[in-house]
Amino acid sequence: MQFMKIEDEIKQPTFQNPYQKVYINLVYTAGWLAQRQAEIFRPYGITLPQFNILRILRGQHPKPATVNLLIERMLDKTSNASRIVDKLEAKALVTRTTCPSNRRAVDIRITEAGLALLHQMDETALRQPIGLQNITPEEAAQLSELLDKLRG
Amino acid sequence: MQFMKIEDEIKQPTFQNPYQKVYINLVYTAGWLAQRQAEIFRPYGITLPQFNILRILRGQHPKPATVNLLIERMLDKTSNASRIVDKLEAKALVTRTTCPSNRRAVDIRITEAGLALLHQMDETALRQPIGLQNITPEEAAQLSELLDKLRG
DNA sequence: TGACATTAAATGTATGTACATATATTTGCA
DNA sequence: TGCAAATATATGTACATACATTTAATGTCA
Repeated sequence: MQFMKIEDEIKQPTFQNPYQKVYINLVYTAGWLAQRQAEIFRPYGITLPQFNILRILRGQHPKPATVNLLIERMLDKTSNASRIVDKLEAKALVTRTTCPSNRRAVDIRITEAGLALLHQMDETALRQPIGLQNITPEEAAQLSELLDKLRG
Repeated sequence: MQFMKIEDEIKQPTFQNPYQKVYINLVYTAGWLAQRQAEIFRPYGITLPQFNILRILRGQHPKPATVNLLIERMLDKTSNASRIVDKLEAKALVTRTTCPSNRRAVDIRITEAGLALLHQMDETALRQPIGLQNITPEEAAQLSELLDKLRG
């Protein structure tokens, strides 16, 4: 076996049952992926949540998006989109203007600089796989199926 | 099919390839598990990282542990054990004393209150599965294997 | 021995999550 | 019409991660 089993990674030789093991394995693997992801993003000065919001805004472009729309489309729906937009605005990657037809809402738009950054990332960072080159497409599909089933 | 596929959960009908899909599925599922975990822990006033450190300290008890040992044993090795110990100390669940044989190091010990809390959680919160009742033990083992393989 | 590197832990700063609350605007209905 | 409920966003607080820097103690070796 050429890869590190979870027992070795966390130096815990046994688990009470396969459920406890897969739980720890999932948490560990997600953290492992997040760390690799962060490394790829670091040179570009944005984080994964910021990238995800930029991608949604590019999808809407040139139409604006509201915070509500961002929350709907985000992976983690409970996160705080408003403050992530703060960061993107500070870097001039997005603009915020009051929505004319509903002054409670805010129109958020990706700027040219934001589009250029995404384009640059498309060409470089996102070309490389995120660390999933060790499994076959079939195994990836099987893994997805098991995860879906796990969540009920 | 009685469960929600990831496509439905995040309302994205298609993915570029099974790798992108399994990546998003992993991140999503780990977040889903973390949220369920947090709900179970909330009544006890501690978080998952705090719980993990308490468990390590119980494993050492009555011997002390140093911050270094905690970092080694923790799931996420880059996290900040020192500050998590701060929180546990504030709740009087652990004590900190300078290590007599190496005054750079700090001896951290679980208190009686800490042991009592863990014992109470053993009897209640940890009896219930964390949300993994939807897969069989065999599927759990298969999932663990795929995750190990994914990390290379 | 004494300067310098190493080690152990703590701290500073930026970012993000989770949850509650605040503020402003709009909607709905008595 | 006017007032309460709902909506859209922002803000406050606690906690955690990530990474760099600081402080103190210990090792090392010329």
